Amino acid sequence: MKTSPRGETTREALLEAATVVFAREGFPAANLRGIAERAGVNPALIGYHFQNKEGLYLAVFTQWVANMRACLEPAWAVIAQALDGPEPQGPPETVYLEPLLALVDGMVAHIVMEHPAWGELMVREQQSPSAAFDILFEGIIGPNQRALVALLQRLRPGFEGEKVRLIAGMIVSQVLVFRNARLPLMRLMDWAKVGPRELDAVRALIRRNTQLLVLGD
Amino acid sequence: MKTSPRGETTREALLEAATVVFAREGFPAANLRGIAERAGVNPALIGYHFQNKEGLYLAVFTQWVANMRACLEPAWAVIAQALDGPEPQGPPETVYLEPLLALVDGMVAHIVMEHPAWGELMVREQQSPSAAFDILFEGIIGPNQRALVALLQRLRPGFEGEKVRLIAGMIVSQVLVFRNARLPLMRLMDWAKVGPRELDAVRALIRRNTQLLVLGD
DNA sequence: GTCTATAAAGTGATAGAC
DNA sequence: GTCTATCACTTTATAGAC
Repeated sequence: MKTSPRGETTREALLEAATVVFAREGFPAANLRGIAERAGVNPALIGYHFQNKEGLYLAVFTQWVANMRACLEPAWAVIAQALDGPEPQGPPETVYLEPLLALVDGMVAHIVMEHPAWGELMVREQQSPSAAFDILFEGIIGPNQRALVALLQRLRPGFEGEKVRLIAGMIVSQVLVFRNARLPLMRLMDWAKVGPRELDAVRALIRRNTQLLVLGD
Repeated sequence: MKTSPRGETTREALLEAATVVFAREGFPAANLRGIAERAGVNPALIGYHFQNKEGLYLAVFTQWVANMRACLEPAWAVIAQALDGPEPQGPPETVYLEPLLALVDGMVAHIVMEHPAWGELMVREQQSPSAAFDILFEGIIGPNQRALVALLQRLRPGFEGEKVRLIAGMIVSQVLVFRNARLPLMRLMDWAKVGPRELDAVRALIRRNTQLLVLGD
């Protein structure tokens, strides 16, 4: 945790290398020698900077959550304002639908285009949760779920809570499939990568779907 | 591959134990001694029956694909008949929508209720594909994608191919989320498990969503 | 802060008796 | 078909010189 210039460089190089290797290999298979080699530092320095393998792993997630929160917090703020703000102007379909679509757009942009390593780490943690999963849930997943459900409840006050939460899950699933089942999906689409053109197509369709799911009876 | 009664029992015990352990730990972390212990047999027998660790792993997938195909093939047959059969009676919305909903219902029943181990194995293979992924894709994912896309193309002949395939992916994503992101979803729903009541709620909502996604403009 | 060297504890695989 | 015993190898972690 020292901040002397040399040590900080080492620390960051190790974090970057660990992100890639843990994502590609998973925690048990990841090799500390390989991480150190990729970072261009000596393996023993992992023990010095992060205590042990698990310490390095958790540090990767802590850094990622901070990064992702910085991107999502603006959208959450807009939603909180729409929910708690003064008297809403106009019908719910316009007051709450736009913040909802903005949130979904943000998720699409980040999840579809983000460095694949992040998605792989998230999937692995959902598969075999460790302490890192709590870091993810408390920092990102939970707040995002709460914002989404609150918006949907305002949009469809007639729906019972369970139906609203399930719809929220299904909306998110359309975005998550790009990280959770990227390989079969890319084969289905016959895409080699998701570039700007593909991103536009995805965003447009998910916007359409979200409106259908929210406004359908 | 012998079929003498004693050896066959050992083989099946090893496959069952390997399914659970590979799913929980992943291929690299799974321990052959642990698998043998759980199966109640001697570790050396893994080499005798499956050659090596990889042979055991692939055998798990081969067995699973055979099992799953047995469940899905009836639905695929109904769809093939609707697609290739004689003159369709009535509008596409009735001729093709019912087979589509039947297929989705089947996926829901299997994926939501199946032994969690299968889903975990599938996710892991999508994350770091090995030869087992091809077994999965050729045996299950590919045929299922083709059936779904063919139906959607008939239902919405006006949509371009890319849009149809993307809609197909989004329909599937709603089912897959129950294996790909089960943990956050269960927390969102505040469900401890997916019993008959929860399954009904899921099936009903996914039917609703599928119709909205297919019939929406 | 960084390095070398090595300890300590696994791992998958197999030879050979039964 | 099954078991015991063991080999060859890799892994994480750390002690101690610089």
